[in-house]
Amino acid sequence: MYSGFRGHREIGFSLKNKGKMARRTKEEAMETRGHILDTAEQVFSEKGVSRSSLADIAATAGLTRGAIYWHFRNKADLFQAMMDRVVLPMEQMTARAGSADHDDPLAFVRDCALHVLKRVTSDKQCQRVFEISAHKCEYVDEMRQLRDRHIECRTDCLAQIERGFRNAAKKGLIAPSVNTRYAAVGLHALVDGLIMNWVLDPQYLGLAKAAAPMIDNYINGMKPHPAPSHKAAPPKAVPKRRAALAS
Amino acid sequence: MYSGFRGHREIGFSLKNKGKMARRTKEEAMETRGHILDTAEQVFSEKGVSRSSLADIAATAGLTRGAIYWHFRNKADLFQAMMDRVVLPMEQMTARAGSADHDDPLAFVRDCALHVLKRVTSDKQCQRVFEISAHKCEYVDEMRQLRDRHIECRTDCLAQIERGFRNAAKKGLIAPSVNTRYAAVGLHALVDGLIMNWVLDPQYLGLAKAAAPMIDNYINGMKPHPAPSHKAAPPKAVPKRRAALAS
DNA sequence: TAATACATACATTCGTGTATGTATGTAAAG
DNA sequence: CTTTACATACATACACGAATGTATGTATTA
Repeated sequence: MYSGFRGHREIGFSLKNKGKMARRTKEEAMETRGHILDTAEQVFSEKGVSRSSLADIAATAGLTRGAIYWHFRNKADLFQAMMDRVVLPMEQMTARAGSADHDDPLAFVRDCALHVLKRVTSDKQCQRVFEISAHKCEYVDEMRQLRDRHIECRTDCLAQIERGFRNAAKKGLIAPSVNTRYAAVGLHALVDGLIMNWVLDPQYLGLAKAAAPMIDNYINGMKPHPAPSHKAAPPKAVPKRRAALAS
Repeated sequence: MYSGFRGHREIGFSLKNKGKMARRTKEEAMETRGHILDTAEQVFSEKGVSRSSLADIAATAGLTRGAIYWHFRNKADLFQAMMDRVVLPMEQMTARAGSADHDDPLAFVRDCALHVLKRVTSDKQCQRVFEISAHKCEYVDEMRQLRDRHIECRTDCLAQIERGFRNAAKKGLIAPSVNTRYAAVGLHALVDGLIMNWVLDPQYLGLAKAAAPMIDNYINGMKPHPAPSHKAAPPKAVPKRRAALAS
């Protein structure tokens, strides 16, 4: 890397055509755009956003800055487009989370939390973008809108969770002593903290397997104690929804 | 700010003496050093680490880059010194957390978690440094050692928590079904997530008041259910340790 | 032929590191 | 008690690379 990069000459061949440069068809242009976004993801993840120059990204992509400036106005625009590929679908998912009132709101909230965690562990692109957003960029100036968006998204998310908890409380699924607001904030912080810590160093925890027992541990703590149902289970053991808890 | 800053001339008067510049006594020099660190904290917090130039910091401090380069080798060195003022005491606290085996290990872990949260909300400097570390810097290159240190600190912290939980399990203070490892990771993620989210926007939660009920909500979820003690409390209500949970 | 999809070249700004200047404190020598 | 010498604590000035934005060139393609 950086060999033969003297002065400010920009060299680069596109992936497919070598000699015959210039003008592709629209599909190829969109392919180039996606390739730039993929490369930006990679370079941002490796070097951090502020230390990644557009020349870095262009060179890694086998292009020149001209291509980037054609598709994006500047680095901030490129960054936002990169984030949108992951954040927009995420937000849509969150939006439809509180669509209908389910018969078991507690299980529904649980499934939502697990779904997000599973997504992060299984989707490489999602993982990289979360990593960048958490540890490889600074929430200032142009990126400040990302911060505002983050906060807005969190507010919505908290509202959905709390709503689910309140519904669960009405049905007697959780103990009346728990403050639904605090419980929602806590669950969100738990999931958020798990993601932030996992993307920081995925080796520290087998998150895919640990997710269910950990979320259950939290959710179960909110349930009314042995439940005034007909049968008192031996010492503990929650009715349904229980993954491997082997110690 | 930035008025009369043309070309690359560096102007600046120290806070106390105006005309007679140069050479102070050692105490005054150390005072200058601390002032630089305070200013760096402020500027980093406002503009982010990578977008803050040493000229920015010097100008804000009423000094020139010369002063900074006298006390610190470069920006990374200044940054690390700034972090150390907060992180070193933190690490010492964590280290002595698992000193002796307490009679109530669960309560001890609880108090540790609360202590950290209280500290963040009460200590402005701690709050700013956490904010910088979480949202205003990038964990790459020189800062990568900060990442490694963060991970190391987390590993120690997790070990202490898990140890406390295992001791509590031996004493029957928590249900035998809970996986102490996962429980420790969960508590850490909860506290970490709360801090990260709070420093991102302190208005979203009255953390000082919410801390205790939220931690209790988590800890109580681990306890053996109504406990096979003599008296079965009405519906719920945990024996001791319970702050305001009004809904 | 005109718009597209880039590559290339240029000008400018900004931040850093370092070299140097300078005045003060400090301590030993006289 | 001076004087001298040196280290300290900065301020100032300079040289350099790196990154950005834009203007321009060029070959396709529609």
